[in-house]
Amino acid sequence: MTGTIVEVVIEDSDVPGLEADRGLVSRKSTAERVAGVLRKRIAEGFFLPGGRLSEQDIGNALGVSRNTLREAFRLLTHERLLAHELNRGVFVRIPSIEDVVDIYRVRKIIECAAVRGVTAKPATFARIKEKVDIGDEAARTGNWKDLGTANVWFHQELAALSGSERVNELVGRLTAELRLVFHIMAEPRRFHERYLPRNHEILDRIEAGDGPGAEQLLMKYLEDAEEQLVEAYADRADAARAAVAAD
Amino acid sequence: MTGTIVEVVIEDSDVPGLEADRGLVSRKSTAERVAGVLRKRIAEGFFLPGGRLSEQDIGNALGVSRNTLREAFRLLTHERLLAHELNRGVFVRIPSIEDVVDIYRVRKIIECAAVRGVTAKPATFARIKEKVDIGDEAARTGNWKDLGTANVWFHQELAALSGSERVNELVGRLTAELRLVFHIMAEPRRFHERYLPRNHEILDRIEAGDGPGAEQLLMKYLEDAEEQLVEAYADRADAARAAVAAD
DNA sequence: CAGTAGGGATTGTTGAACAATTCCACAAGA
DNA sequence: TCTTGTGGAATTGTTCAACAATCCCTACTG
Repeated sequence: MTGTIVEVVIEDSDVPGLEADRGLVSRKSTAERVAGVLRKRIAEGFFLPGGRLSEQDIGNALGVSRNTLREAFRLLTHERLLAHELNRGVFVRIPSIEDVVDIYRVRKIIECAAVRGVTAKPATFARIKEKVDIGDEAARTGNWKDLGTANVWFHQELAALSGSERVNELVGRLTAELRLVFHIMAEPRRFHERYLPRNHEILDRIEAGDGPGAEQLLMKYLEDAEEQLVEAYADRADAARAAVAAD
Repeated sequence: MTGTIVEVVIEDSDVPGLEADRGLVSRKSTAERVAGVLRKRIAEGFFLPGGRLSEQDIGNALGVSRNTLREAFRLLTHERLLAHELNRGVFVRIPSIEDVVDIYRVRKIIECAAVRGVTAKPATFARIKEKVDIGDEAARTGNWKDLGTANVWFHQELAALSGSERVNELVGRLTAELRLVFHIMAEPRRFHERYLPRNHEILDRIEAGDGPGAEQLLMKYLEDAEEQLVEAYADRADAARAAVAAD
């Protein structure tokens, strides 16, 4: 035990700005890591809405015990990504029309409030512009999947203007839930593409420090998106449910 | 097996308004019931902020296995009522000042948006008035505990004006978290009492269909409450942490 | 007095076991 | 044909016991 030892000295009293990294240091439990894997798989459509997640199969595949896996399931159920039916197991959730409407109801409240409050803080806006540019680039190269995620990020940045940790978390969950909706829809590509110009308009207002103006545009944006989504979604969700039942 | 049998015929295709009762049929798992018990205990102050919840002790006391109990812990951790430290166990959370500020930031967004949208729907307002009256009665009889809960209910009803399931859930969690704050504070009685007249003012505006007016009052209300709370809370939270550390 | 090496207690995770429930196919009856 | 039991197989719900990993505290050493 006399090998080379790299000694790391950390001053215990005054290390400014380091406490924020505490979260990065803290290891995560197995259940949380498993939940992370499943969350990603659900987001990318590997597990489709309505599909059942078998404890045995997934437990074996991931090499974790049933108990640990069940803890992960609980986590995702709480995020509304999975639906838990007693003695039947967990299923990837199929959001209902009411869910879609409610999601947009909350988005209108949250995002509009965040945007309304802007005056002139150039620092924050760079992140928003970045997301708009990514969306443009994705549309130009025809990369529809990236376009969708860029659009999601754009709205998350808008919500982040509120500067609230809880708002960020809430919006993160709402968008994850929306992904389920998009997986059921037929053609998400065209859906997102329509709104690219409006992203620019909103960004312009924000950069001009015109909060209320941006809010007005954003509200119309969300109302239109919701209407279009509900229309296209109505029979799709039923079809998905029927497909699962028939399978 | 030839006793009286009450035969209930259910048409499989067209049973209007029955699907809504689906939730009532579904029983709850043990973990959820355990979480319910713990949630109530935390709310009423049986488990104080900073206290550790031993898996062994509570598992024995409630007669459930460690695995089931751990599932319940996860649930409450996700609601920010418990804090989970790896290999150290779960503790009743001690909200920080930043948490208090952030909670009020979200409350301002949510509650003000809900109130702003009112025009004139007398049906809904009865529930709000009910809560105000309960608060008055509690103050008159000197029942300070009921006064606090009545006040919480009042605000939950305000948020419910948004008509969003997700908003209701979010506000429910925020108020549960606020209860932790109140448990740390010295004198919650006087804190709530000060705001009773303002409840009436806000209710008046709502009943008059004056959404923006009510919003203005509510925003001031929340700003004042936050300021007072932060001021009174600053050293209290540290004291609670120190007390736990010393214990 | 600082640092460190045990040792006890608690949590993290697994595997197995059994009970409870659901699902599915098939037979029986109207 | 359609509905209604009735088995058994499969899956989930829950508990238990065991061990590894980690933390906390004490006592020892320099």
